[in-house]
Amino acid sequence: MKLEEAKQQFIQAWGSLATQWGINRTMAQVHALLLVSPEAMSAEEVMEALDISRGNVNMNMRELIDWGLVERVYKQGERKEFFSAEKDIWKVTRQVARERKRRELEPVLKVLESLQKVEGDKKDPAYKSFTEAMQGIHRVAKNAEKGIDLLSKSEESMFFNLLLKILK
Amino acid sequence: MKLEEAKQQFIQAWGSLATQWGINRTMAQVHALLLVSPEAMSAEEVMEALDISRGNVNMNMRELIDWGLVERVYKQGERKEFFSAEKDIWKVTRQVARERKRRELEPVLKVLESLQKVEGDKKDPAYKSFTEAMQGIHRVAKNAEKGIDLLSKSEESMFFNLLLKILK
DNA sequence: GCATTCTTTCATTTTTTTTTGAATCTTTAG
DNA sequence: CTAAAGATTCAAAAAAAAATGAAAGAATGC
Repeated sequence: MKLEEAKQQFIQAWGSLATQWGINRTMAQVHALLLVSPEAMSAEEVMEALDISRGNVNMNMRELIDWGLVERVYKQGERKEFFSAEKDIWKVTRQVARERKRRELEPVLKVLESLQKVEGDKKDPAYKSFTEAMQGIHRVAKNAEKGIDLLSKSEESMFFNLLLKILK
Repeated sequence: MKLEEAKQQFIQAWGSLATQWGINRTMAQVHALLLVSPEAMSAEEVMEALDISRGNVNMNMRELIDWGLVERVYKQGERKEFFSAEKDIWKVTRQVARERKRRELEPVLKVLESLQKVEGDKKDPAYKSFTEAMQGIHRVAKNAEKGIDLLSKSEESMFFNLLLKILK
């Protein structure tokens, strides 16, 4: 397989993985493109490489920057902006985990806490079933939060070596 | 807050969380509805509760069964089918992790392995950047696989107590 | 066998998400 | 200050995903 073909395959694979995780396919493709590019790229280069419009590049790049996965790079003597992705995938993983915690897990925890306050009769099976479900979900979500906090702080070797020891 | 209102809020929250994770909102709402229902429900009851069509209930229920989150229940003397969701959220988490591993992680691992075989000059920065990226992603993905395997086999208390010890 | 009840399918419609590209805004060099 | 290069915005269009509902398919009991 040739390099260019492999890059294309990787970009496609990264894009489809992303859609399965609720992430815009194009955003993931831009990310993939930058991941395999040794140099920072301009908006124009990205437009050409992925055959998408200027506006699309701009919006998805903003989103990637917002997620903390891409940064703007200014080159000496160049007027335009360039973009570069964090290449260390463990760092990327931690960053995504942190963001998803902030954006999704924390709001859900708030809702779950407020839903514990429902009024009702403890003997009513509907009430019992509901409060038990909420408590169960809340407990698992709280534990997930701890897991993410651990992951967020760990070095890759640390984290997985520890899991490995547990596994043994 | 009244029970019915709380159930509705939970169903909505579960639905929006799901869309952020690339899962059909209605499928998640059906799941949420069954999670907070003490009794197994018929297709008709689900249709009414969520105000969706028969076909929609059928398709999403099939998908939930496929994910191993819901099962068919046959009641004595009743001709129609009923549906019931696994209530233990830790079991649900493990099941989802197993399925996502099978459906997403394993195919990606295959692609990443095949992409290591790209031909090229080790001094070419584009080649170097690409193979390094692939190796890095592959290593993290392999470790993620191990993590999922651990989670899949663990009791909730086990898993999180161990993480907790690591955290200290 | 056949009528009834219930389930499944899938072409069509509806809704949601994503993309485009022209207009506008910003920055910089001269 | 002004013109050009570049970046951003967002209404409209296109594409993708999800929902509907009528028709077809099973299962059941008489």
